[in-house]
Amino acid sequence: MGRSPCCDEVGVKKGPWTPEEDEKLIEYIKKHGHGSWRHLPRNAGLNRCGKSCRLRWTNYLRPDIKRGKFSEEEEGLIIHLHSMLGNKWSLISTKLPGRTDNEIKNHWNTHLKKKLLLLGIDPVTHRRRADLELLANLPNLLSSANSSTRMTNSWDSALQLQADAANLVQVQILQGLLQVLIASSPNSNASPNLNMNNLLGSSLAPLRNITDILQANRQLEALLNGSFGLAHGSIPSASTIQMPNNYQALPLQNQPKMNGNENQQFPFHSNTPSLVSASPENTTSASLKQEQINSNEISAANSESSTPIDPWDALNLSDPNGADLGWKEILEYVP
DNA sequence: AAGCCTGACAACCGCCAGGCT
DNA sequence: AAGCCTGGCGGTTGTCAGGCT
Repeated sequence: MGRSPCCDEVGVKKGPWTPEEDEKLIEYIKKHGHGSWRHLPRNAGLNRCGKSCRLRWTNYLRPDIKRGKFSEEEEGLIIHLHSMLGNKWSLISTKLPGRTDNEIKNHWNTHLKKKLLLLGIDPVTHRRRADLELLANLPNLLSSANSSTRMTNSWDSALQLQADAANLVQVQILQGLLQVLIASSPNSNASPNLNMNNLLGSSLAPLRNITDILQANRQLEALLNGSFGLAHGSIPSASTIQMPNNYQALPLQNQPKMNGNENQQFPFHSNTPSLVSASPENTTSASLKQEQINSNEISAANSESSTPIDPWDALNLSDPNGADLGWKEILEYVP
């Protein structure tokens, strides 16, 4: 049995609140408290449903709400907490005084998600994006395809051949897709061959560091957006992206060895949290999450005396001079 | 100048959990 | 125990301002 919605009354006003309505709501709550939200509108002389009044109050009119731009520390904390909790905005908001869950949710959706995507990080899993995974694996795939011709006739090699064939098909599909996109791009005369070489050339020369990954990813995104020629001018090239002096590429965990080339590195994996097994949506109960936060997680993000067991310690959110590349530093490279 | 597009954010909607009767 | 009420939550949509063509 579903309950009747509180806002289905005919003639109840919806949409943006006027200053007069705000004034009425503030005055009423100042005098009487909100009490029952359901009955508040009638008592306060508002032609709104109670739910609308509650949202307006909690998300906008409450006196303790901090408005304005999010600081770097707040952004870092949001990313940190989101990696552990997923889209539990109300829980996240309890750790950012003065910020509402709605405000944090909006900021995530409009700013932080895009920043992470630009950095090649999946905002859901906080891990490398799958498309970058494919790009980073291109040299591996091509190399394995070459070496597969020297295989013996064992079952293992037969299976390897089958896997290699599948990989090669993937590569060919990707190349074909890119060629079609370049050919159909309105800016396709903007040195498409050069750009294609830049991108696919990376499949021959290993993607060694953050700048390679970023450039490859941005070129791919620009191609997929059908605006490569234009974007080529606006996207910073690998050489224009300055890394911090203390930047050091970190080994990629769980990454297969690249045919004896031990220099295959990607910085994000080690620097991004591994607390989430798959999707944050799969995290455990709210109480457990709260316990996680309340344990040393928050202080770990903001204190140098935190225990080193948390991978997020590497983020060093409160220490811009820290030895590791943290979110603050990473975010500086994103427009 | 006008129309279109995009980004930011306020507001709404539907669902759920917990308390009450 | 079952049904209802209320508040809370997360996802989605609507609105509007500013930039672009």
